[in-house]
Amino acid sequence: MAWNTVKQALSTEPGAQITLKGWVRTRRDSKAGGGLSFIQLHDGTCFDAIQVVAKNDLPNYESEIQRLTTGASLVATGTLVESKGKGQSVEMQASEVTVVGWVEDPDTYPVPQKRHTMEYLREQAHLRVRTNTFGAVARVRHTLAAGIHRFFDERGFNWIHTPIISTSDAEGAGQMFRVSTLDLENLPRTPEGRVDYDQDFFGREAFLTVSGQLNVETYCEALSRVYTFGPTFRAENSNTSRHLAEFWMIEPEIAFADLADNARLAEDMLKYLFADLLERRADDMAFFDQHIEPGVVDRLKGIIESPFKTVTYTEAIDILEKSGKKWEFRVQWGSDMQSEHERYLTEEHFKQPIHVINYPKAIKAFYMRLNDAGTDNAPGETVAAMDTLVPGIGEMIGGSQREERLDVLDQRIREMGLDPQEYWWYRDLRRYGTVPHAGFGLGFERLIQFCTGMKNIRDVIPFPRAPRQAEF
RNA sequence: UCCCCGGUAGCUCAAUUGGUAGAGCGAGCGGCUGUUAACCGCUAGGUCGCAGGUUCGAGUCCUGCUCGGGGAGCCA
Repeated sequence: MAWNTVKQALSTEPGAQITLKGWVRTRRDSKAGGGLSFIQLHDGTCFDAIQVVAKNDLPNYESEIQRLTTGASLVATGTLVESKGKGQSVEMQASEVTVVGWVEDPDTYPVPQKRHTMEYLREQAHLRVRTNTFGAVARVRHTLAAGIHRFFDERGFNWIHTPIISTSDAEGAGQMFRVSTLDLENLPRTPEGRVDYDQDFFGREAFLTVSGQLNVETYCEALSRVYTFGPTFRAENSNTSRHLAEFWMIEPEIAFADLADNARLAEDMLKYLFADLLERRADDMAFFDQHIEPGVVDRLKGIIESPFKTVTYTEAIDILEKSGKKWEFRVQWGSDMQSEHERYLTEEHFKQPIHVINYPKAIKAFYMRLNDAGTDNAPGETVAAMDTLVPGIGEMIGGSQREERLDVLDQRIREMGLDPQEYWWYRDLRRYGTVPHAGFGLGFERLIQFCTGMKNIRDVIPFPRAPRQAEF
């Protein structure tokens, strides 16, 4: 059966006969003209709700309409008219209102029309999307996801579905969740007394992936421009507003490319996404700007308009040392930058997103390309790594040019105490037609946080997974 | 995992030096109003996170546990 969305209705000329289906946000009654009710109806198709006016001549006015409460679902048919009241240009004059689903006890309905804390709503994850804030987050999340696919598609990238289950136990990005069908109460043992993974589902140890990068590199060296966009998993016991155990990551990989190409791609992508978001979801973004973080819209506009700044790690350390700031953690060439350092650089010193490139090799992963000696006049060896830092979030993107030289790669693997044999298929890429290539990883939820101003990452994913949190 | 802070009506919070609980919002009913963060009146609603302990007496003090928040580390 055909019906109209609230979004369509709000942009339709008065006079049209329409049918709307949705949920009641509020109901207000008036005694005027013998009695009428104003129902704010939303269906999630846009930020705004529409006002449905139901008069007392409807057969179920007293029996049903006057008993409607926040959260009830209904179908309303009527005429779109110019509103006689202030606050909206059009409204529906209902000729028929059918209640589809009641709220069984309005007194204990978890999300009545009142102010709620984010923490409380997090405990009502199945209902919180009915609120203005979480409806807006859901639409923005979708728009960014669709924008990502469109951005890459327009540039000839192929979306590669890298596996969720991984058998390499050292992708180098943190603790992994084990995937097993073994009976934990009765584990099979080897003669030496260790767990016998030969008898497990895959005949070996398996985990949920922490990154699709190694896999996607293989497709890069055949399709040239590829990316992954899917869930990744970290079993780190991290309890912060910026970490999830299950989060989505975007990882493009480009062949015949260096670190500068990589940085350009990251910048182009972010600018494209921000512009796309402001255009397609102006209504939701206006809400975030007004109620969640004043200034988000201008912040995104500012980024779209100005080129990103690139600084080397060595320069960044110099800036931090000369800042005159008292650091909780020592600033020293060779040490990884702490949150306070990253935030100072992007929020106070440069006041814009920046790429920090060429990090000391000791603090970065084995697959990052070793720079020539003397690069940046650095006091030690560096790799072609890149972190994109943004105000308010800190690190949003981490990437690198990959090491394409087999001998250098093998040496780096050994230096990290890893076994080259474990990476046999990854090494094959360097044995058969190797090419310079580069890529980066973008945490999708951090991107959403940045665009919306939402403070806690658990509020930008429908059902957050975090230590001791997997209720829904 | 570490450091701080908190857990009292459906929600957000009060409760003096320990003396058996209050408000606002929400909800229900009534009044008023083309209403829209409505307004006015009335009503209902609480094993004060859980388990011990101190005390004549514990929401209030002590211990353990648990849940939530902020920050840090790890990172995206």
